[in-house]
Amino acid sequence: MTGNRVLVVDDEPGLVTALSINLRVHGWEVGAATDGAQALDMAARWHPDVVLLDLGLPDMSGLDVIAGIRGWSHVPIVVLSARQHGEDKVDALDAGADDYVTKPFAMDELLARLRAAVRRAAPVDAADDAVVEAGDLTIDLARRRVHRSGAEVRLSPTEWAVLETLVRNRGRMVPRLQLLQEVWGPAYSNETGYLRVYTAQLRRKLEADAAHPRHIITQPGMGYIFET
Amino acid sequence: MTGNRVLVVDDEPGLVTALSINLRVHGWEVGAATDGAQALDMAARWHPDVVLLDLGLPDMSGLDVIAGIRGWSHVPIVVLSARQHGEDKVDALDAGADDYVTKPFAMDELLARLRAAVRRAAPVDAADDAVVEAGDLTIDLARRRVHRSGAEVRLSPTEWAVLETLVRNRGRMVPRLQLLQEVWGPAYSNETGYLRVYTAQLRRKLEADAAHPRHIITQPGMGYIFET
DNA sequence: CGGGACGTTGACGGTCCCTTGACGCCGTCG
DNA sequence: CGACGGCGTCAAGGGACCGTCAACGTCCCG
Repeated sequence: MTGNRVLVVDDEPGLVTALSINLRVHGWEVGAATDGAQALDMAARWHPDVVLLDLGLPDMSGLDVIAGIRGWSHVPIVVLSARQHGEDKVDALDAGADDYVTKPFAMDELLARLRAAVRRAAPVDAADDAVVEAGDLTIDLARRRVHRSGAEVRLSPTEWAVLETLVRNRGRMVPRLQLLQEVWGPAYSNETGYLRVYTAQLRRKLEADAAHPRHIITQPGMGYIFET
Repeated sequence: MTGNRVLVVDDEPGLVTALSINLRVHGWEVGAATDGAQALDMAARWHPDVVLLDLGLPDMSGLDVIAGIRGWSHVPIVVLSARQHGEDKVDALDAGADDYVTKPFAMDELLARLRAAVRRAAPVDAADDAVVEAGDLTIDLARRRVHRSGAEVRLSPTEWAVLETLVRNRGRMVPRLQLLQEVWGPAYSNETGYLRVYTAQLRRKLEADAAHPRHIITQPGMGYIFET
């Protein structure tokens, strides 16, 4: 029901390990990054439900990491910092962070803030039904399963990511840029070839007549749209 | 652009006054309540963009206030509390609060957290469709779709960009220069021929009688106007 | 070690769209 | 009355985009 993937970003391996153990005990799936570049890469590829970010990173400013993620994603970001005072808080929140926790912190407060951050973000995504029907297609967004005329259709992770993005925005056009960024990450904004390949594969698996699709519709020059 | 109504709930009149002055200086419209019942009443009647809530109220628990608001509204709630430690934070966040600030607090941090809370909430509300009706035309600005007498009309990217600019300024004249710059960019300020071509195409697709348009009206020598 | 699934590229043909120019209409002004 | 400018219309060419196919490398699992 609740999202459970947290990306921990901290340059101190000991703290990352300690946090990971604690978070896993409380049911989180944990991913880790020790510098800003890794963090951006993980955020793009792994799609965490919340990012726990230490501002003191070796390779780039924490604010740049926030900006780098906010450029294409609305995933909640909880900032973790040793500095008790100063304008860090203000800057981080204004840069797009969702919450701020100062070291030292109580574990249960951190957990509560993570839960709150995920819960706040939830309504945006979870507003739609878990199961979407479209003609002879049945798409279960929660279970990540697709059935066509009752038979299960096997989708690769990328195929599913493309379909999920389209289905969550069903009835409305999804711009190419948004699709690329949500599935492949912000560095792939120009790889329109990917979209051609994967829409074709999805049509082959899901459409009765791939040459005349009824669900995955191209809006030339703009993007794609999923029709129920 | 940003929401600007904040409801301040605190039983201490002096603090309410001080906060109100500070918030007003920074552009907020401020409403005040000094107990839980007032707070719930104000929240329901006044529809603030964010609630700043002190947990220590005379008549009811702060958690009940949170629950009372959460029962019907997703307005962001920032909790304000004197207690530095304890489980207050955890309880408040789990009850549905969005953020937590402890006294004493820095004014600029509070302002940043309020801004962050409002910004987070914005997408949920802004997701409502801007659908414009004009005669037999239905233009869905969010979904990027146009229907005429119920049938979908296919528009090219440039056609859509022109129409969108006109519709977003419906009822107002859009100068040629603005139209050219918003659709083609600032380097195309003299390409008035483009406008002639695309207004003609749009009329052919959208108007019942392209020779006597009822929606896309020319203002000779100046620009175009979209009439509903 | 072998095989399959998957992601990534590149090539190619077909289609659609943007751009451009020419032309006619109409109102205005000299 | 004729010239002129603004506007609408049309058509054509060239380029961008899209769908399709195939090949390659990688990773994982048997």
